[in-house]
Formats: sequence, C-alpha cells, structure tokens
Amino acid sequence: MKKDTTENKEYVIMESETITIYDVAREAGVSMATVSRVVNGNQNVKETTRRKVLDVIERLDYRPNAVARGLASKKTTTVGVVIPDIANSYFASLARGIDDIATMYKYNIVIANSDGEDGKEINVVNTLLAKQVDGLVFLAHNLSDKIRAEFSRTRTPIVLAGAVDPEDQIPSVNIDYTVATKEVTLELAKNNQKIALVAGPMVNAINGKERLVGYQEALAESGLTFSEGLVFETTYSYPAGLKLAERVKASGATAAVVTDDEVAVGLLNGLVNSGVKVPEEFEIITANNSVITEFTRPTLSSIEQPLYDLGAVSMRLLTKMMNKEEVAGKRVILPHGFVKRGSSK
Amino acid sequence: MKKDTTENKEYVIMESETITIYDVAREAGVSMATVSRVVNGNQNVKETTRRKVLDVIERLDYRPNAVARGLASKKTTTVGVVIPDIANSYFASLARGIDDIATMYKYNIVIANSDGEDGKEINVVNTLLAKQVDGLVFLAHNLSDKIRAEFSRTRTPIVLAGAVDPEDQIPSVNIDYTVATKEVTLELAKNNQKIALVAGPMVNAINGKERLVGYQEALAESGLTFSEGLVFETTYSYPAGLKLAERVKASGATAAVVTDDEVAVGLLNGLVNSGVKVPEEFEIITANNSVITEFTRPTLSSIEQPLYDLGAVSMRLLTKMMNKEEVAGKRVILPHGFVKRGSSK
DNA sequence: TTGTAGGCGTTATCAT
DNA sequence: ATGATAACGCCTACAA
Repeated sequence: MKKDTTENKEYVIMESETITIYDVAREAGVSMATVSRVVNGNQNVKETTRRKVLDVIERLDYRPNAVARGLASKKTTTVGVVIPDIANSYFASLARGIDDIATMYKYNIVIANSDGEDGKEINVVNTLLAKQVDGLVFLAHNLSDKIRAEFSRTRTPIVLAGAVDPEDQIPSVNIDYTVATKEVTLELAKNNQKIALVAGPMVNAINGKERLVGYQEALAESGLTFSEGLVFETTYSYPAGLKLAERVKASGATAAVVTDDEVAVGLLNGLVNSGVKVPEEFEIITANNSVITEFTRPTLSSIEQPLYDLGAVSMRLLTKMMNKEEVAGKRVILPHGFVKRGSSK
Repeated sequence: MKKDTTENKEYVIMESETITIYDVAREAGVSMATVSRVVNGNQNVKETTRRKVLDVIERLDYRPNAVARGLASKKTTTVGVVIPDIANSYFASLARGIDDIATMYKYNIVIANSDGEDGKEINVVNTLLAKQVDGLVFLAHNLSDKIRAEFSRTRTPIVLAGAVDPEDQIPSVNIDYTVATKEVTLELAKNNQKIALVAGPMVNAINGKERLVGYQEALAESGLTFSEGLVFETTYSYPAGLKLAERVKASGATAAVVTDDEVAVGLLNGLVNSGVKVPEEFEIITANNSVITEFTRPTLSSIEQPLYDLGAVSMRLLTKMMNKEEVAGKRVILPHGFVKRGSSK
C-alpha cells in the first residue's frame, strides 16, 4: 500500500496502517500542534478550524495513541491495583469501588493478583511501576517490610486499602480494626467463656496484630484468659473455613470471631454439618459484611465495613495525591458498625 | 540538581530524576544499544560486558520504561478485560482465570467494568484500544450489534468469554448454554408442570436466546406448554433475586431455572423467607456453580461450569492470536456438568 | 490563533 | 560484538 503512487484522498482513507496526528494535520491543512490542541480541548483554537479538524478526525477514524501520549506527557492515566485475590468477594467489592472512582476521574486500573505473598507482591509492584502507572492502590491484610522497602524507592503515589502502615508513612484507608474486633469479642463474651479468633495467615503480622489486640483487650475486660490454642490462622477461602471447623470445635470454643467472610461461611457450614447448632451452641461473628453474609442460614452477624467505600475513598485519596494536592492526615479511618444476624445471640 | 556542575559519578547516583537506558550506557561505557540488548536478553553480547552492564543497572537501580518500550515496539504486554461487574462472583472467577494465564505469559490486565450496558461497553473498549492493549477479553452475557461494529473496526485480537458471537466472527469460549439449560429444565420437568426461567436482562438478546431455546426445547419434549408469564428478566444481583421471589411465587411456578447464582441465592432466600419449602414445594437449579452455591441452606443445585477455566482458556486463546498463531476453530466449547445439591429433588 | 522544533525513553536497522 | 541513528506518536514550550 505504501508503494501506491496515486496520492489522493482516497489513498489516505484506504490506508489501513496506523493513522497519526500527523495524518490528520496534513488532511486538515493545519499543523499537528493544532490537532493536538483540539484533541486535548485547548481553548486557543478558532472555532472554524476546530470544526475542520474534528471533521477530519471523524473521517479518518483517528484515535490518539495513549502510549505515545504517555511517553510525552509522563502521565498514563492508569493506576495499578495490587490485590490478594480478585475472586474473594471482600476484595472484589473494594475493587469495584476503586474502579468506579477511577473511571470518574478518567483513570483505568490494571489489576494484579498477589495472593498476599511477599514475592508476588514485590514482583507485580515492580512491573506496575515499570509500566509507569500514575499511582498505586495496594490491597492487603498485611504490609511486609520488604514491600515497604519497595515502596520507599519510588515517588509514585501509593495508598493502602484495608491494611495499615505501622510506620505511618504510607497513606491508608481503613476502619479501626482493633476497636471493631474488640466490640464483637465483647459481644460474644456475654455468653461465652472460650472465644476463638480465626484470623488470616500471620496473625502476628501488622494487620492481624491490630485485631489480635482488640481481641485480647476484650478478653481482659471480660475477665477471660487468653489462650494461644484459641487463635487459628488460615488462608482466606471457603474450603479453609470448612476444614477448620473440626479443629475449632475440638478446641472447646463456643464462639468465634472470624476475620474473613468466606472463612466464616466455611466455619459455619462445617459446624452445622457436624451437628452443631448455631447460634445456640456456637456463635459466630465475621468481619466484612459482604453480601455472602446474607446467603447463609443462619445468616452471619458481622462487623459492618463500608467495603465499596473503602475502595472508593482510597482511590479518591490517590487522585488527590496524583494531583499533588496536599492531603490532610495520612490515615483515613472510616466508620464501622455491627450487624446482628442469625449467627449470634 | 540539573544545575549541579560537579560532573562525577556521585552526581549521577544522587540524581533523583528518571534514569534512562542512556545513563546506564554512559556509566557502563557502552552504547545504549548494548544496554538494550542485555536488558532484552539478546545473546549477542560478550559475557564480560553483560556483567558490567548488569552491575551498573543494579547500582543505578535502573528500570526500563514500559511506556517508551511500548511506543517503540508497538507492544504493551497488556490486555484489556471488559467485565460487567467484577464484584459478581461469576465474573470474578473468570477474571482470576484470565489474570493467572496472563501473568504466565507476561501480560498485565487492565480491567474495566461495563455493567453490561452498551454505552459503557463501547466507551471502555475504545479507551482500552486507545491504550494500545495487545488484546481484549470481552466478558458478557450478550453481544450487541453496536459492540460488534466497534470490534470490526480494529485489528486488535479479541476473544469473547461467556458470550457467543451470533455471526461467528469473533472467537469465543463458552459452554453449550442451550444443551445445559435444556438438561436442567428436563430435570425439573420430572416433578413440575410450571417451570420458571429467571434470566438476565434481555432474554431475547443473543445469549439469553440460547438459554431460552434450551428451556423451550425441554418444555416441548416434556409436553409442557411455554408461557411468557413464566419468563422473568432481572439484573444480576442478590437483591434483584430476593425481590423477584414474590413475583415468581405468584406466577404459580413450582420450580425455576436461574441463570445467575447471586440471583438464585436471592430467589431461594426470598422464597424460604416467605415460608416456601425448598425443594419440597419449589425446586431451583442455578447456572454457574460458583462457590456461593454451597453457602446457602439448602445448597443450590447447579449447572456446572468451569468458571476459572473459561477465563483461563480464553486468555490462552488470546495469547495465541496475539502471537499470530492460527487458531483452529473460532468457537471453543468447554464441557459442562450438573451438580445436584439440596435445592432440587 | 497557529506553527516549529525539540524532546519523552525505547526498539530496531544498518553499519562497522 | 558493538555503535550510530532513525523511528515510534504525541506534547509543549517558544516563536510568529
């Protein structure tokens, strides 16, 4: 096609190769700068030439190349989202909140699953940064030192959602896990002597620690003694909870605070399957209040977290940072609540 | 910093501005071409110079700029994923399959929620194409003509997951919805005279039609008459199903085939809430066999779809297309099954 | 209001 | 094996 010597308009239109801002400029009889201006909504363009250019753009079906634009402007209008598992309803809800706000501010999100593993997290963060994302939303239940080190090497704005930075360097959006966990533990302490804490992997890590503290405070206030044997670590999945039911039951506990809804559903069903009556013989309170808490019978009592909002607010915060607005307060705490349903008395 | 006149190594190292392939080249005493070669694993580099370059890269903490690379190579190693709602567990599972395979082949995914709306779909497809994604996975229950028109304008590889192209132009990965729907309807026809079909919005659209056909075939084979009044359209969400329970019950149906798990859960709970005994008085079979089918009491019988695989296979197919391998067969049909659980007799 | 020209950080094609 | 030197498609002062 390039060899075609019939240099007329038809030629240009038929041309199936990439059409650039330059083609539009030539066809419209203006400079590429002008085309760039109309494409970017710059006001300094005479109305008639704007029309003319717009016409040509439509006729040639021209689409600005965002990659080239990104290279020239050093902005990609893309943000990275590191997420443990998009198939987990808790994180999926956050992701939806993030994407909606991102869309509102003309950003796209590139999502990378990390499975909450250090190695993968570092990997995806680096490839995301290599892709020049304008910002990063990091979802996790925990923030390892390695990942913190990685974060400190970049000037790309980052916000944490659902995890807190112990050093308080990185802005984050959360609820107060300590207080929330304490409250529900207190609730359970009304009717129970042995209350289990079913937490994610690494209860001893930063974020689990917050919950652990709340749990322990509640025990202390209730005059109950803390026992390692009542603390369970698990991965975040339904089967994991199901499997755990046996052990929790064997521990002698008559109630449990669970930090992930899918795990809670698993625990509930596992217990019920083996003949345990919930809430009569065993009470459960879960943590995320995702829709699935209403799916079960009995339904699951839960700490009430504004899931969608956690995502939405963190993205909103990120837009401010990307816009170099000074943000007041590095740590945003969203209000939480408690929804009593069928799994607790 | 740029004004600093002390032109020594310290200067370069301290420099906090972007460090480029050019900096590495200068520092290593080679040309940028050579640096590019080692970064890209080109074999034509003497081992000693490779070492030298690698050293400098580490010392300067150099990271290749993927945007510049994308502009020069015309490849972004990024694929777009258009998805109705990432918070819906069905789509979330597909997304996970997609991302895992994408990661395996060194691609990242940029996800865009479309809510299944024509307008948004067209919008996001265009911005994704503008971002020069190397390929596109389009998730939907339906493929509108408008979106087809949009697809025909680009040479970017596209694959459909969970939706079929009536014109059979665009490669797709699915199960056989007609057969699957027919099978479960037949199952319900054993014990029921009036069977409802609870489908997504636009049952009359392409994809809904496949299911509708299976539903009708089963009715015919069972000697039952089709009635418009037994076909329900709804959006894909738990509340939608919950709300629908009343109407379904009022229709006189004693069984329902549901095309979305969350809707099925809603229907189930709505029915049970109003005193209907499932499955004794009302049978339900849902369609996606996502984990939530095990959350409920009774558990939900379901068509068994390989959710993760649907995503994984479509991404695999896309990698082949992006790699310009000729793919055999535009339409991949994955096997489906049926899992009998508590909601059907 | 419009045009010119120099990047942006790589890749890729030729030479050497 | 290595090095110049164009692209790649757009943005953005700076001029006019």
